[in-house]
Amino acid sequence: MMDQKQEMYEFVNRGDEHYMAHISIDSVIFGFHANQLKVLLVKIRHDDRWALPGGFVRKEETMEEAADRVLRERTGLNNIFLRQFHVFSDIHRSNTEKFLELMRSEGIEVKKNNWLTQRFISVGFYALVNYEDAIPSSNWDSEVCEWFDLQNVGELILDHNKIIESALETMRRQLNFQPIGYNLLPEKFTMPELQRLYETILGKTLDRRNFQRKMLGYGILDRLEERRKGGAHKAPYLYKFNLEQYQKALKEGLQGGW
Amino acid sequence: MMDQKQEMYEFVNRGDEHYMAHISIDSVIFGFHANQLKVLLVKIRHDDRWALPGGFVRKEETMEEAADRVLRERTGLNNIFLRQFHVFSDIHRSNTEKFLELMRSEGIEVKKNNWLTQRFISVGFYALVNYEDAIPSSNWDSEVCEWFDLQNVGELILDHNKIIESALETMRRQLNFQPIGYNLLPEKFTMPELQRLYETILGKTLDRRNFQRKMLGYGILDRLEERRKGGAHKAPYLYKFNLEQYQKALKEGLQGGW
DNA sequence: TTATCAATGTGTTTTACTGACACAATGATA
DNA sequence: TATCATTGTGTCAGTAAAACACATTGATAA
Repeated sequence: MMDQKQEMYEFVNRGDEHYMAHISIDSVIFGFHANQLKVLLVKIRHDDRWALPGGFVRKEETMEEAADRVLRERTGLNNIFLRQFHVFSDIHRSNTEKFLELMRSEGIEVKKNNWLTQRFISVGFYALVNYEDAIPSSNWDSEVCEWFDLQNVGELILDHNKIIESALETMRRQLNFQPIGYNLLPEKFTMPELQRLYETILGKTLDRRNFQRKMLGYGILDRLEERRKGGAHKAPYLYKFNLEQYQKALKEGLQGGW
Repeated sequence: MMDQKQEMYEFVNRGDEHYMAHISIDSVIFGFHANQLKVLLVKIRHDDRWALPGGFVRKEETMEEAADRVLRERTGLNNIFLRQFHVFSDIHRSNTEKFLELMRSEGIEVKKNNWLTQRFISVGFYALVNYEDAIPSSNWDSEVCEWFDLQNVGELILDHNKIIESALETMRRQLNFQPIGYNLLPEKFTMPELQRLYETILGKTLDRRNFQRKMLGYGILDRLEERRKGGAHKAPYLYKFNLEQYQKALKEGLQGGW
């Protein structure tokens, strides 16, 4: 078994044997917990800042498979909702100087024209995971991996703030066409929880009563007999998505704007 | 001035000095004419089939700049509506054998590990052009370049049929958020023409009277005093987009579904 | 010259949906 | 046991959508 430094050396100096040059993926992994939309970030070594989990594309992988692999490595989850949404290809989006500095800090020699010092274009993906199920995990190229409140991500490296913004906008537009509620919420949830999710994604408040009427009108929710106990107030009903009806409704798009 | 064969030789054997390996763009260039949605295609040399206009990405270009350059080369048009919509990265989407066969036909020597024999992922773009203004032009790597009715493109090379389908679906989803009518129609147009455009994109017929009421309700059209003469029937009014109002309305999205 | 006819311009009616709002029920806490 | 924030349910007016009818126009054909 290789140690961490050797693993890094191999990747830096021989990665181009297995990975495609110039092409990377970055994933905005969303979760929802305590009425907050969360994003999974990783801490860069020798840098105060955080970054989106990302990775490179093996020569025998599609972009989707690469994104799926990165997601699995970071959350332990399989078969997760994952969609590409934009290609980021600004000329100066990579930062070769930072990379070389990091390698110096790690004591790793980098030869001229190393594949990682060249320009990378990155395909942005967004993933929707059940917060409870995900187990944030770091690896050899990141110190820490943890959830952040969306409003609280601070300044990230490179164009990663822009990528998150773009992912959020995509999700907003696709709210009526993708099973976003289903993938972000646990199996059972309350109507207020679903509403908070919608409000967070849309960035505006919605009328509680109209929201419920419209949601139930779609016929995609099954109300359970249980209620959520433990809150300081009236116990709300629990709901489940009726997956069959949900899928059917999404094909045409849920009708009406927010 | 290089002749055509020499130009091709240079591109094939030294293109990797100027272009990025593994990355290409393909553009679905839409036009609208005679109540038909059109797509611009190019004819492949030594092959019966047609293809989407595409190209490679210069080392100093963004994806958008590359797509813009290709569009300019094929239509003569500048400053055109152009949006990326999906990355196509299937492992076997390239066809190295076909490429080598083509090179043999042209009598061009291809060395082992030539950059063009490697895997390419392609970023799909769609463009909306004014049919009247575009001047379809071929170049050294394509025999012919011309418009096809969307329903009539036949079997294209590689995954290009799939790319068109994906572009059309994207356009359908973005109909209320992008100035699609403005970019596809000439400056002056009639309400029935606008309706045919919507119907073609959506793939369904719309009620004439409801369409007009809704369209005018947006306040994005100015009716002119002129009418379109020459038809066999009652002469319809001509309209223009009120660009200022249109842009403003698109920011929030045109309300209501189709 | 005039009747024809397909296509356009302009309504109306009915129904469904949205937005704004009011009040009763619940259940932990004080 | 009273309090109170939160949830469950209902109403009403205004708006938008779907379905539909009739008059107008202008080239074409009789």
